[in-house]
Amino acid sequence: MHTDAGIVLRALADPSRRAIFERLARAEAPVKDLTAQFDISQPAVSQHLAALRSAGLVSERREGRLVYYRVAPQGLRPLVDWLAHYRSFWSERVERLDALLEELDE
Amino acid sequence: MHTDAGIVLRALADPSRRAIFERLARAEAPVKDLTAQFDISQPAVSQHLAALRSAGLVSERREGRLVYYRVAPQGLRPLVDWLAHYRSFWSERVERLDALLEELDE
DNA sequence: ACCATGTATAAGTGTAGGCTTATGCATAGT
DNA sequence: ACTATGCATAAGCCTACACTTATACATGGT
Repeated sequence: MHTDAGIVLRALADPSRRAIFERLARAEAPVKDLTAQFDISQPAVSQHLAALRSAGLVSERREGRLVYYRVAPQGLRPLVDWLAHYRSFWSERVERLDALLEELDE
Repeated sequence: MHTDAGIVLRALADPSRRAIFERLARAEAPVKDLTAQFDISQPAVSQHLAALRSAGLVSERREGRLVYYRVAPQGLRPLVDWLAHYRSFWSERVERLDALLEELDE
C-alpha cells in the first residue's frame, strides 16, 4: 500500500515543527538561520529537523559548516494519499445529497 | 477559519484517534460499538471522541441511550486547505480534493 | 596550531496527554 | 420504583516528548 500517514501527521502536529516546515517551504535555509528566526535553542531546531527528516518531509545539503535544509515535497504524499482515501466516502455523501435534492424537487 | 490545520493535525496524530476516525468513516457507530471494537476502555473512547469533536472531525446524534458518532467530512477542510498552500508541489491531487470539498459546502 | 563558528548528540527536566478506575447522570426495561 | 445499560466526566498515574544545558565533532579563518 502506501507509507504510514501517521508518521507525517505526527511530525506536523507539533507547532514548532510545522512552523519550521512552513518556513522551509518558502526557501531552503541553514540551521543557524532557523535558530535565529525561532525562539528555541539550536539543539531544539536540530531535533525538529531530525524528526522532519525521518518523516521524509525535509532533506539536507551540506555546504562547508552550514547544513541547508529544504522541504522534500514527496514527503507529503502519504498524507495526501490518506486524505484521498476518503474521496469515495465524500463522493457517497455528495451522491446522497444529490439524491435528497432530487427528492425535494418532486 | 473556525479551526486551523494544527488542531486537525494534532487530533489525527494519535493512532487510536485516527483508527476511530477511520472506523467512523466507514459507518456511523455508537460509543459502545467502538468500545467493543477497540482495545481501550469506554472512557478512553469517549475522550478521543470529544477530541475529534472539538476538532470538528466528528458529530454526534443521540438516540435513546445510544450516542451515534459519524465523521464530519468538512472537518478535514482546514487540513486540505493547509496542503493546498503547497499546490505547486501537489497541484493536481490537491485541487481534486479541494473541488470535492467545495461541492460539499453547497 | 589555534580559535571561532555551525551542527549534532547526550543527558536531564518538566509538562502535556493518553490511559486507567471510580463515579454520576440519563434513559430503557421490568 | 428498581435495576441495568450507555455515556461522560473526574482524578490520578505514567509514559512520551519538547525543551534545556553541556559537550563533541567538523570546518573555516587567521
